[in-house]
Amino acid sequence: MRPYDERLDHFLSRAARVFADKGYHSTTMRDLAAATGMSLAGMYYYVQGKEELLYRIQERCFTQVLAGAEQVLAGLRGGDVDPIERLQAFIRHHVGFFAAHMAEMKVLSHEANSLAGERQRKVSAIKRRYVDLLERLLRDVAPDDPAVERSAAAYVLFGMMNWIYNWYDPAGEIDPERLAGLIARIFTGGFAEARSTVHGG
Amino acid sequence: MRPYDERLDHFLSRAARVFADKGYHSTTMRDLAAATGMSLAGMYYYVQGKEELLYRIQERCFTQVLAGAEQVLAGLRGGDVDPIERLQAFIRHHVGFFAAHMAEMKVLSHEANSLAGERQRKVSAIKRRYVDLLERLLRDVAPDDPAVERSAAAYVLFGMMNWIYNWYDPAGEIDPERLAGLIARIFTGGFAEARSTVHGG
DNA sequence: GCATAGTTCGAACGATCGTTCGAAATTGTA
DNA sequence: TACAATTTCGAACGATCGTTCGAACTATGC
Repeated sequence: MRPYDERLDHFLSRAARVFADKGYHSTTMRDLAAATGMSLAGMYYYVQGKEELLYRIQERCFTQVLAGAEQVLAGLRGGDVDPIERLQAFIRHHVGFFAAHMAEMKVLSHEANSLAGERQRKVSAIKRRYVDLLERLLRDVAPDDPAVERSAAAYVLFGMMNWIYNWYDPAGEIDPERLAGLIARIFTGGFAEARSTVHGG
Repeated sequence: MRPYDERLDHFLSRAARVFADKGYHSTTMRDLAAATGMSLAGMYYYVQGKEELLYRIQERCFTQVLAGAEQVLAGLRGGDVDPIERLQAFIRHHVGFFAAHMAEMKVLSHEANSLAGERQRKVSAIKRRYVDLLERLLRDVAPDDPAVERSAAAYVLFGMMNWIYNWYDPAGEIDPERLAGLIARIFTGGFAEARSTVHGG
């Protein structure tokens, strides 16, 4: 990896932490300069501007989550694996990644609408693929559910997982794996329960 | 109600919608002037400044949710009502209120850290009472759960409910009551499942 | 009609923001 | 060492922000 790319990566990570702490709009380029040790003008050698910086952070992080999830599920391919098990693997990966990359994921979750135009569209495209992935998993778990309800259930699950940036401390009493297990059990248990309640049984 | 208070209320509601649409920091006082029909300087007759405006919106809305929840539960008091039923009533009220006051609740959920100092503290105090209320309900449902896990479960539930500002359209295919039912079934079903999985049975 | 309190607003201020630019410093190559 | 490419940065610009101020307008009581 070229030294330029390494410095850019380091810059993105530092910036993500500041964005996560103070929020994107409240963070000034001067804050970022102070946090990264670069000069105010120096940052513009690596990034076109503040909004492109946010975009790079979001794009990089989202691509990693998506690729990671696809890779995890690729190891559990085929009809021989329980659909619920695949769903739980997805949840575990998402929560685990979230806990391991708190700053970036908070920026991804909280600043989802801080981009505009082309950049907004590109990030939304990745998001769509990720949501589709989860919806396919839910379809395998509950093939008879109406699509609307399945879609709503997907967003409810994302709510459980993405909200954690508001309260969760990965270094606290609950380690990431335990949290992932808790969320996975709550959702899969309740999702099955909801089905049996609504669709007979 | 004095005309002054009515105009203030109307002002807060209009401002909440703009904050919900564009975000607090991206909204300028000039945007609010245009959206409310008032002049730029005229708004300062009703509000000390931009941050106090956000505080008034959050404080008013949060007080309403808390009071509403307490009132709903007051109608289900005593040991004669199933704890799960009381929990479901809480969920139904929260989701219903959210759907009926989308703008304010989005501002409440998304701009939770946009206040500082005394105002931040006052809103946090109300939030604490509200979280405590839910945790007591969960304690009645699962008395043997460790407090940490119960607290985490509470935040997981809030995640399911508060995330909806990111995707839910109250005028869409899923009406608020159906969404509330879906969330209530997912959580209560899964919460019970999680308990039986973790604590034997 | 007059005085008082309540309400609105045009115009401007100071502060801070993101960004730019050309020069300086550093690194790589012979 | 000499030269070119890459990388850094001090200083400043124009724009926009939240807020202020005093004057002007309106409603109310006498």
